[in-house]
Amino acid sequence: MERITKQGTAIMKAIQEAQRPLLPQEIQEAAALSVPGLGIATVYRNIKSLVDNGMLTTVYLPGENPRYEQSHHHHHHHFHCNRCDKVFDVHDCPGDMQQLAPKGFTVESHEITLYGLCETCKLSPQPPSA
Amino acid sequence: MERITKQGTAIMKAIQEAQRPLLPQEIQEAAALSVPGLGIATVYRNIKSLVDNGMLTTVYLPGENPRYEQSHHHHHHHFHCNRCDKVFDVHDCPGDMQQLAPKGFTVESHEITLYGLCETCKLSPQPPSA
DNA sequence: TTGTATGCAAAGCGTTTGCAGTGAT
DNA sequence: ATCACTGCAAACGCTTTGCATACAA
Repeated sequence: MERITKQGTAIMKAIQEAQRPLLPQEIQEAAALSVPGLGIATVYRNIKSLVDNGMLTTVYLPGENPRYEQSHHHHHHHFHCNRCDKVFDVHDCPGDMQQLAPKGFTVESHEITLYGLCETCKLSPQPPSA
Repeated sequence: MERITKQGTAIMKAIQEAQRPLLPQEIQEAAALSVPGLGIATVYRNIKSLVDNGMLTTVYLPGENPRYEQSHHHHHHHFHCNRCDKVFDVHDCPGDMQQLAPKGFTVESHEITLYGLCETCKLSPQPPSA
């Protein structure tokens, strides 16, 4: 990203406003509101640049395609709502996990994913729409 | 799986002997030792049957393709070695994670993945070969 | 004007599926 | 002799890449 384009601007804006990790497809849909015809390849290329620059962080959840969020630069985990499938940040951590590892193994890092119902889904009795 | 075939037998045997989650490709390589020419489609079809029957459990790790292991029927987590990329079972769990979730969210389950060095890699000063 | 960024379409990669032939029962 | 299972190749979904054009600087 050496040049400022309306596509790149719309993509960054979409991610900033979401405040939660988004899938490339969700980014495209949101950014396309301001830039109709935005191509998915452009979304992927912009994501790659932003990740390389450290602006974005890739969020990998078990069995799911990668999502992207603004880099936080602090250790945190994620919560996946079982009803709406949205992912939220969890700004807390139980700490060291060395105790869980088998004897002789050294733990360098860990990832935790929580699953359940987000507040919105808990409050709405209806099944999801999207 | 209604009929017993040498392919199916070799696939199940490969998984049982591994004692750790394997990728479809690893299963093919191991099973092909006893059944040369074993097709990858056959591996996938057998895996699917075994998962449906409850014989196998799918192991999803963040950002990786699914692995398969014999069903354990007890809650456990996984350890991914940063050097050899093999995955091992962790038969321990820190327990309830409700405390980590944001206010208003309900935690129903969780997944934990540990990363570090397995015992073998810790003891061998050499970089990995496979 | 120059050359990066875009959009489209083709290519990649892992996984699934259609089909004709193989082989377990 | 059946018909489920297998191997091969085409199809799929997501992501990446090639290429000619558009547009930021």
